[in-house]
Amino acid sequence: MAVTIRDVAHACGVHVSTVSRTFSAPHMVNAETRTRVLAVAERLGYRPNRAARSLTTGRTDNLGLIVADLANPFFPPLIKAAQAAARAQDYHLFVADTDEDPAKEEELVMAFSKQVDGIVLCSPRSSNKALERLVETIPFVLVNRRLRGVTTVVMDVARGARTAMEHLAGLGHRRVALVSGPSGSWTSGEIRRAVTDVPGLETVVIGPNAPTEEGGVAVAGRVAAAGVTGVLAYNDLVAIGLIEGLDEMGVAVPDDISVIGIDGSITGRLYRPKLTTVAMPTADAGRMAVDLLIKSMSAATVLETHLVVRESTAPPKGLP
Amino acid sequence: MAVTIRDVAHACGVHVSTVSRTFSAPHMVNAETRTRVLAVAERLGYRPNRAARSLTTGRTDNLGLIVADLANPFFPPLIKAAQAAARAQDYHLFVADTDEDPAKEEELVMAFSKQVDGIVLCSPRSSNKALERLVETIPFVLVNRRLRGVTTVVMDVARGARTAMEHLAGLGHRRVALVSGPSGSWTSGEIRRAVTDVPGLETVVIGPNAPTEEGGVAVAGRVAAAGVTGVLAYNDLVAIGLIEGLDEMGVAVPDDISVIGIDGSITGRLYRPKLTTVAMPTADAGRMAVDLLIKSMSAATVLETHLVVRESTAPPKGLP
DNA sequence: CAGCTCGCTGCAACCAGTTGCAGTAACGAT
DNA sequence: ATCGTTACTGCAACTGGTTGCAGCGAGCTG
Repeated sequence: MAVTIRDVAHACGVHVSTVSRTFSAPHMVNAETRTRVLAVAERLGYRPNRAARSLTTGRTDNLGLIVADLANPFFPPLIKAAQAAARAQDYHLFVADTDEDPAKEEELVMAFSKQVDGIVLCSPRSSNKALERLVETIPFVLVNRRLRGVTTVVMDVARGARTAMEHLAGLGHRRVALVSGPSGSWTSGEIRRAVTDVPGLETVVIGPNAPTEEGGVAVAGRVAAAGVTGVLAYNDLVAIGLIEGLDEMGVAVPDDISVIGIDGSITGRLYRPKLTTVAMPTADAGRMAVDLLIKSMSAATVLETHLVVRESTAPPKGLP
Repeated sequence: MAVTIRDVAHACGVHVSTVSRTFSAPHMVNAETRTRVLAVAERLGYRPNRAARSLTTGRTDNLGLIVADLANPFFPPLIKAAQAAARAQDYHLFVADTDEDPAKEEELVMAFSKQVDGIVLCSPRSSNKALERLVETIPFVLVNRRLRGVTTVVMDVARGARTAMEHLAGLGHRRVALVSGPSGSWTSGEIRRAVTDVPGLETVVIGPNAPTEEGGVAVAGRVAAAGVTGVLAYNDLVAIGLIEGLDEMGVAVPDDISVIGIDGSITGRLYRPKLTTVAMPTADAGRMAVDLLIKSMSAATVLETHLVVRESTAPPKGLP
């Protein structure tokens, strides 16, 4: 068995509570005792057992981050920023991937729920109803999904999408397509609502569609057949897949059809053609989500009191 | 407070141990009792506390996966395969990222060590000495690093690198460069050893160098100045960074200098030029690492016995 | 009918820490 | 000398499950 707090206590001739305090409340124990305990702990190779600690304290000092697809280049910068933010506040971040499957989303939240203090769920695919159930079990921050009463970080994709469409209109396009995302995606709905009534532009919606490169390739035929001269794709990955698919069909981009992506995750300078896109501040989103999560967890502990002056107090007698 | 096993037991009129067993050893409890307990547990919203469970059992049913850089496209396929393999055997996989920092590697192993049953460490940057200390604390599988007495999954990058160099020689190149990886990388050493004595080829080594796109851009000047006509880069990311950097200097690839990458992670069909590379079976590596880890954890528990027939047994008397 | 096994359930110890409370010694103030 | 305070340390209960052991009826065997 591993070396426990009792082994250390015994080897030091002190009580377990003293050892416990040298680690969790160092100021409460005599400096001399503390150094002795630390020395013995070091010598014995003692490591606090986090399971036992979290059993009594109810805290784990871990956070969970759930994303739809690790292989989508949109996520890594977000994850890295979130991890840095967590570490800056002495939390560890565990990452998991749902493979775009709402069922796994729920399963992962359940699996996480007892081993982390809070969860950041990015681009959820579950229904609002399912999410409402989940968010009750543990502190939650959603990214790219708006939900009543839940802390969220959303990017103003609607504005960006509309600007993109206006850009197409400005170039002289009159009939364009929107390749929408997976059906559970809030972002996809936002985009769709935002681009349906751009002046001077007729928009056909193609989808729902898988938010991957393959999804883009697969949808190329329908785009080519739609009689459009411009396309706004759900994300960059779909956009480049679409360009590949069109290319294979002999349709040139941008000569025959213009393509715009969303999210700015494809940064490679060697891509041809260089992708026009709606950039998103993904790293900021990751960092803010974690900061908000940590803030929301501690917020509940500090409730302010205030003095209510009624009629039971007065200046002492004898004063003017 | 959350609903505990005791609440369920009380509401059912059974003892806590019965409730415990309905979850962890269902076959030991009467079918009728079991359904009653499950119904009440469902109604009360009971969720087993994993911290408490792991305290007694010593198991967590979690595995940890540590990678150097999530944003390197080499890793996501490996991670996803590992996650699938873990889930197939009822484990959850937690992922963390070290930012290429050996110190964080050690820190993460420590943080993980009490919350997971085993760790897969990919492309470690720590020294062998540091790793030897770490692997003693918990079941371990290393990917892309060979270490005495530790289960490892390595890809035969040496062979691939040599083949790549022979390819350059075959094209008529006589003086080439190797852009090596970060100093802690085992793979980088393997590559270097493998390519120093290719017949008919003079090889200059440039590096150590950051294994990122920026690292590739940054090294372009030294490559251009080395008087070589071909380059083998530590990985695909460095290769494309290098091509970008050369491009900015007016050096054309492959017209002026040929570039080969390693790992095959850059799959985009739109890259120009399409990158010649040494492909690696990353998904297989992820899957196998997890399978080996799980096997190594259970191996110690099942030791076979066998009958040794000596002289203390014989057929009963009276038989022919 | 005694003696058995068998299936199920309860009892209580145990995992490795944390923490409220009480006790003690040293010290300064009255 | 007495009292109160301060700084530390020990005691023991507690967290939420798991599990070896014992008890207890029911059914089976001889």
